[in-house]
Amino acid sequence: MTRRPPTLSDVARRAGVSYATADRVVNGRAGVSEKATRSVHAAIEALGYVRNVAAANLSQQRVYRFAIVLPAGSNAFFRRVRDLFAEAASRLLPDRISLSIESVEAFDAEALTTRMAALAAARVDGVAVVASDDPQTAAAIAALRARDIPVLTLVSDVPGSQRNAYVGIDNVVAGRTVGRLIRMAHGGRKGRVLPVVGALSAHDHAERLSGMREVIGGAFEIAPVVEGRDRFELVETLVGKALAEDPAITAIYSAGAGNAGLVRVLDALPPGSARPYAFLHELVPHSRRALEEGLIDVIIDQRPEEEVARVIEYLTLLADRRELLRTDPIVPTIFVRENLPQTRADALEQAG
Amino acid sequence: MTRRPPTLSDVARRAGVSYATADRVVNGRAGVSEKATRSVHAAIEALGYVRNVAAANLSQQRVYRFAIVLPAGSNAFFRRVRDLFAEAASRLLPDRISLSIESVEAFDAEALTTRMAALAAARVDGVAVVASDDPQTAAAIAALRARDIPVLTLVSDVPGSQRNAYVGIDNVVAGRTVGRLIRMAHGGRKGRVLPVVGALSAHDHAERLSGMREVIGGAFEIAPVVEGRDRFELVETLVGKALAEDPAITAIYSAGAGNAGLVRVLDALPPGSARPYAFLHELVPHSRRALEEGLIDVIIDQRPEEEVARVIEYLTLLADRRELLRTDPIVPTIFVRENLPQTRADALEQAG
DNA sequence: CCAGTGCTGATAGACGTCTATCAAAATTTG
DNA sequence: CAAATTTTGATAGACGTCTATCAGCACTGG
Repeated sequence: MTRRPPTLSDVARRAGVSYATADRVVNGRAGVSEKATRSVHAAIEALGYVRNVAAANLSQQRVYRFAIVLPAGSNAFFRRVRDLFAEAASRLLPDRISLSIESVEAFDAEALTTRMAALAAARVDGVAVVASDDPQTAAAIAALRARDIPVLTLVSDVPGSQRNAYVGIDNVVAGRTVGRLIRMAHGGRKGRVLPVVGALSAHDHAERLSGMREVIGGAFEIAPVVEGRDRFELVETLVGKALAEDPAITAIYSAGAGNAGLVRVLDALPPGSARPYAFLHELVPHSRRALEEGLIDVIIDQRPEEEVARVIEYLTLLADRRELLRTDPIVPTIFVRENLPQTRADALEQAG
Repeated sequence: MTRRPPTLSDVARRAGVSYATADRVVNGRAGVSEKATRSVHAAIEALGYVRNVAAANLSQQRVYRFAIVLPAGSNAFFRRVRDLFAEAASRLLPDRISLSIESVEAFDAEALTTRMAALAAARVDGVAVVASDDPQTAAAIAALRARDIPVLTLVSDVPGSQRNAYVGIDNVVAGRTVGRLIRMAHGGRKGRVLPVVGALSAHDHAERLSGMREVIGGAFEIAPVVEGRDRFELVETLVGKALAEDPAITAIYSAGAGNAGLVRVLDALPPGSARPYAFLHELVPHSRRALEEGLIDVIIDQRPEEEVARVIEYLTLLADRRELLRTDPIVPTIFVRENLPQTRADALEQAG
């Protein structure tokens, strides 16, 4: 029925050369005539030979060692990312993949550079890093690549750098998506949108806002942007003030973090009053609860599960010197109250 | 630095038994005293031993042979599923996983049973099947399980059966999600929804409708359901007629297939007239185009990419007699014009 | 014709697991 | 206590690849 996949011995036999020569060809070692090289390649083609990666790794006792560098601190989103990587690490044990999950102070390019130099020295097989887009970081990435270590940027890209790929969403796309939903929620009527960001100087937040602006078009007014520093107390104060002073606001788009504060403001609104539509980023415990309780309307999520899976897929491929087939950005996912994924607790209850 | 993962020899040494005994324990062969069994298990625990699956498979020349049984015919959604499996098959070649993608006439329980019996006889390592929920199919699944062959139901579940897991969306959830979006699009105003299905007798379509009904609540009217047999000509005729006769319709929810016909009706509406909101299932070329052109508003997609990935993940785990960690349903994904994923053509252009 | 060079072939051992076999212990049974 | 049975140990060969070594061949240039 299913016949045995061809081995390199089969290839050698078919090419009329010895195993040693065939091996020299596939492993790119010197000392093979052009003629022999060609006939080996022809045999590979003809037999559809694919190297048995498992056997190859076994013979070299290969253990993939990947490093994941995440910002330190307690942001709910990165806690989730960290948890997902930790879970992946234990799942990947049988596949001889070891993930070292490291923390570096956010926005500290100096510390990040030091850490990445250490990883280069440790000769890891690949690195995924959440970095900000600055020249020093780009240089650190280049240093790793110079040592032939693959590098992925995660969540936030460093476009000019030599990273092999970016794993994350396109923030303009995310903003446009929110824009569309804002329009939909207003059903052709005019509206006034309150944008909330961490800081306007933050690349990603600004991109999200501009994407949103692009789509909502001229029928909408945009209130002065609230900069909440991603801190929930500040967000609470500023948004509370904005809503009180500007009763014309029909929708809030929070492009950054600190949304616990936003939710508190919404929760404290007098029951009878018209609640503005609210659009938030990232599915985390408190945003989920707010969506379930109807305090907010939509969560745009960058699917860290998928990001984690892709990071591992890409790093493994790159470590094997195989090609990345697709490197399209992650698509931002829209969650409403009804299509929330099961929580771990639900899943356990269902199973037990 | 990273030290060599423990092997079974290490376990044996630590347990104070021979390799042969340790091997007997881990492979559940008979003839080992309880005491030896216990000390081997203790050593496994202490060393954190995990069997090297690659080496194990190598030693047995193991090739995973999985069968994917899809409905024959030219439905755009299943064409997409088929393509995704075909692509996965070539990608999985180096991992010694062979997928045989088979077609069986849709709704033909007899043919399906025959095919599944053949798979049982061929002793495949796992089967994923798109089946309808009837006793004969359930029996065929049971027959496979009796031979210790894992079975997954795909896209459409057979709840009473002995399938190991279901990979697909919960259709009630999908319907509820659409309900929420319909409400959102109407922004608090009343509306009248035209439901379009293949047939009301189809489980999944009915579930989607009832989910939608649940959420939109009493403020909405529901027009008589159009049954379009999933055939685009019929859908075109019937929906065209319904819209012409019922100008109060503000939204269309098509829970089934044949949407090319629906799109043609919308495209043919006089330019000035108010177009009803339109909600469709499954991202396929023609629905994508309609969304890009603004003829429809939302596509609910069951992410066949994720389904395919899960099928392979689950089948591999089950074939290795490992446990399935999570078997939560796939979450239906909302696509609007702005968060459509890149097409293959886009990706190629970008790369080249 | 000899030395040097470039290419090729043969082969051995390692990786970790599985299967199998045989002999030697340890234990139970009569 | 001897016989039968159960348990254990030792070991060999296979899986497909990688690395390494060594010998032999066909050339080239002098």
